[in-house]
Amino acid sequence: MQSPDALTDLFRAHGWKITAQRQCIFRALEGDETHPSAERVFERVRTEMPNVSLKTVYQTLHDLAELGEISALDLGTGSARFDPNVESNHHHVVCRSCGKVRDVDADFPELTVPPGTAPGFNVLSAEVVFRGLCDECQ
Amino acid sequence: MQSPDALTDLFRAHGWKITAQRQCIFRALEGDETHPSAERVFERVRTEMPNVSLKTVYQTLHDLAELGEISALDLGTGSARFDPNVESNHHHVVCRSCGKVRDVDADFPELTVPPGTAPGFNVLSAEVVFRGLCDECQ
DNA sequence: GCCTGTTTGACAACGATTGTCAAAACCGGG
DNA sequence: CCCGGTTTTGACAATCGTTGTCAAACAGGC
Repeated sequence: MQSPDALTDLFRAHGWKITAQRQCIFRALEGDETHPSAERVFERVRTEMPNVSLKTVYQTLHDLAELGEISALDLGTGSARFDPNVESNHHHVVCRSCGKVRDVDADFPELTVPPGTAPGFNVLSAEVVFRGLCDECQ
Repeated sequence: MQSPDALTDLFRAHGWKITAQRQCIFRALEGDETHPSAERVFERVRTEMPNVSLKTVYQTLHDLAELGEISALDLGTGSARFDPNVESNHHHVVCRSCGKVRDVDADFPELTVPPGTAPGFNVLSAEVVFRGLCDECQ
């Protein structure tokens, strides 16, 4: 994800209006490596702007995902998780107990479907999810 | 997953009662490689027993998962998918368009978290999800 | 500053799943 | 074979995460 200022320009370039709420969401996401849920982003934004609606947060997260500035992950934790790290090719480790998510900066080039095992499928990507227990939950 | 008869014995051994509905669900799952959702199992069971409730299907699927006879998968398709194949270590390929799921019978022994990339995590498993388009959706 | 169209945010709706609870079914004992 | 005590069933409502609705408020260009 780019800086809040760059995102502001990007939104403007798409003809989308710049609102204080959106910029606040940009700032809340900047440098966040905790893979927050929409609800979590909502809470953080609310500390600065107490009357932002959850809908606005969802909308903006969706907009950012559409622009490719963040990615929305379904990691089986019950809610979607948002990841501002879209530059580096990476995978994820998820805590089975508390749902904590961290990046796993590794590439697995050998990760391909053996010929014949997925007949008819045109495979486009491979995601690895490591599961275990985080330091606090062990 | 074992045969419906073996599952019947297993349920009895756990002191759980044997009902026509449960046995019908056993039969519906036996040999099913389509990774059906609960709703899909429900539909199939309904063709034989028109007044089974969705709750019963969810309950029985949960019971079977607790016994380790099937596994519940969250593959980002919106609903949980159930897999009677728990004997072989395998992964999955998911159609981005229609949500079709197929097994990928491959083991990736080199799939480990590089040291230092997940500090504090005790990693217990690794799942690979391949995504792409199935024959019907291309 | 004003006008137009977009965004906001309170509210209800949605799909997947789970809780509630009376009525019905299972199984062991007679 | 039947009965009683649990367990299960299934209609219904509730829950959670997320999205739709729509009037009121706002951003940005004139």
